[in-house]
Amino acid sequence: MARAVPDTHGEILAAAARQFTVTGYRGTSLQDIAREVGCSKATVLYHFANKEALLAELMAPAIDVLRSLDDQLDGLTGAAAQEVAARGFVDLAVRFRQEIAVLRGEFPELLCQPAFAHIQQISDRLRDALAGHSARPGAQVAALVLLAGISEACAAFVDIPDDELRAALLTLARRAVEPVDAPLPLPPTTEDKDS
Amino acid sequence: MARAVPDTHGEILAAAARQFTVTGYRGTSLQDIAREVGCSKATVLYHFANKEALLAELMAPAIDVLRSLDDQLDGLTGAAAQEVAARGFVDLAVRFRQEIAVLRGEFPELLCQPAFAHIQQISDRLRDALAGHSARPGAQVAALVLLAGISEACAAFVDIPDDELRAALLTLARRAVEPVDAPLPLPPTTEDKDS
DNA sequence: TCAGGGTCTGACCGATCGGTCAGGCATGCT
DNA sequence: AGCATGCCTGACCGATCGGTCAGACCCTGA
Repeated sequence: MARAVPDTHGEILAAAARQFTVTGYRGTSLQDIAREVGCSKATVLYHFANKEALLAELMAPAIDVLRSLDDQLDGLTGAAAQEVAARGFVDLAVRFRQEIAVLRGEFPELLCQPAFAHIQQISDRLRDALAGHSARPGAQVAALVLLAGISEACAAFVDIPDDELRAALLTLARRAVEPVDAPLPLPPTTEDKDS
Repeated sequence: MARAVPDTHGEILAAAARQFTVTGYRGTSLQDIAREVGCSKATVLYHFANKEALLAELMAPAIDVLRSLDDQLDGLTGAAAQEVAARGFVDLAVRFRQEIAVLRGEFPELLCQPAFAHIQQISDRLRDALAGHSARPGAQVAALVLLAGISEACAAFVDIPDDELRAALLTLARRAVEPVDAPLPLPPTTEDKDS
């Protein structure tokens, strides 16, 4: 109980996270955050240099994990890259559900801010890995659908427990990823549809 | 060449569509649209009651198609519902790529506007159909991932030709949808309609 | 007792937003 | 000529945004 100190900094951070997930980054004003915390807008700007710095601090842990995933992907190819990318991103997305929800939709604009300059490249590499580094449009499309869809699902299904959501997403990802030229060919038995 | 009439209304609509796809609905001001058209902001508001009306007119065709898809889904169950939902939504998303890109991300907030009050229910039903009306979390998660991912992909892959993107998405959707316990093993009855 | 630093605030700023309004201008009808 | 109508505009409005600033209010250590 050494917490006689109010820890306004943390309260602002938590309130911002909640508001951002509901109304988005742009749609949330510093006034809104201050109101939820019960302080003045000036107090928010005393603890954080500006609105962007607030967002950056909120995202820092998730970005660290994303970056380490990017490192793990380095050098991997084919099905191995796909598996690591799928498992790593599903883990990340489920774990940082709230952060993902914050970025949701405002991704392109938010990436323009200097604090997130490199995220675009990382997510591009992640998509490429999930596509098994195949340039085929089908593979790239499938990878992007998965990345965007998983993000959205994590933000939407707030009531599903973490492990259940993770299992469902991982199963889906393995099923949906475009199979890269695998040594074991699909049995020709499957009735083929149109080419 | 009978176009001596400037057709300012249409030009505003086109400019708004372009701007919305790039900077989003909220991120685009009436001033921005007016500047691109080469008229004043007051002119924009002369042709459209307000900003929301502009968006509504922009979205009307896509919403009509979405509503007709919702009608087609009525009564279908299981794998049949999944197939119709997948093909219908992929068609819609590819055809209205620009409109999808406009809604991207701002979906939740935009839905709150009275002009789109019913869209949320329709998209919920669409998701349910894509899940084969199964309540299993895996099925619902897969359906939402697909809907959100397909939307994002259509907005992102602007350089891929329509039919190629449609084929890739449809293949992916059929592969990714959670297989529902099919009583009838995919009857070859439905002769593919292709126009 | 006083000084000083950390915390917090009300008042204020310039910019921008969506939207209003009175009026200008061209055209066509009577 | 006179008038009505459709199209368009500059000037303006209130609200809200992110951000600044001088100062008030603690608490602590000398």
